[in-house]
Amino acid sequence: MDELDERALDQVAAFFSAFAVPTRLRILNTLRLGERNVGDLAQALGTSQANISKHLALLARLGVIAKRARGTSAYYHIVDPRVFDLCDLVCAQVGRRLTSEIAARDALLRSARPRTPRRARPSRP
Amino acid sequence: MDELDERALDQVAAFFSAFAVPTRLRILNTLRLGERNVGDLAQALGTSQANISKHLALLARLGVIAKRARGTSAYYHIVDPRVFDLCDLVCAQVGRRLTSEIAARDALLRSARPRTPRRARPSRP
DNA sequence: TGTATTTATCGCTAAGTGGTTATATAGTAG
DNA sequence: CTACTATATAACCACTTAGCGATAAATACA
Repeated sequence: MDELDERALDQVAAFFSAFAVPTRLRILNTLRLGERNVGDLAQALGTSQANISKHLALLARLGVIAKRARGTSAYYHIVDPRVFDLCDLVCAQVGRRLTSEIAARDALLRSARPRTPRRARPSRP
Repeated sequence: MDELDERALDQVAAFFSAFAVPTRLRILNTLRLGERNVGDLAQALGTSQANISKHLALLARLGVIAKRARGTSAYYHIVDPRVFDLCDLVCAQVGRRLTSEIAARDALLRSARPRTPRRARPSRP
């Protein structure tokens, strides 16, 4: 059971790491619009074909996307759109974090300039 | 806007990478039970105190956990339990993947032994 | 005061990986 | 068959990082 737990933990970590790379997030975000082949993705994301191919292979190995060979081209598509629930959750978390960060920075600035809550600005001549 | 998008993407990727390491998943899983200090976590997870401290600092920097200093000890706790929704989603994905993998392996075995859908087993004497 | 305890940080190493270029493979068109 | 196109893979580099031990810093306790 400890052994199994270890395996499962590695699997979960691997799944998370699939989403831990900006390029892969961009790939998934593009595939959200529909099936794309390797070359188009490479051009769209501004990186090499080899790089895209490697990332696609990894995502396919994890079962996040699937390949459909058509002639010499390989079209990839999202297998289970539930993966976007993941991204939405994280985006929400990041969003909250950013707003709280801004609030904190704001409070800091306010406390640095402690006095005179600035009534009206003098009008420009 | 492209610049902002890039920043946001990095943030999201960083958030995912926080969960992409088995040790950090174990930390979060332990903190799920309640507040813990560094030494206890190190002992519970069987790793060095320095390692745990580093992981905790990272998770705290991302806003996933928070520190409460008490004497010379530092107690950490989950900030927003919604992070476990994330883990549950991924665990479900991994679970589905494992079952489909088993099914595929099963089908492979069945096709390797192609004939005789094996009616009844001879009864044991 | 000094001693013990707890945590944070530094320096380091080994391993993993995202990116590149170059090459191999496999379809397609002529 | 040859040339071309699209993808996958290999070799490599640069960088990050998970882990360790050692040490510093801070607090509690005698």
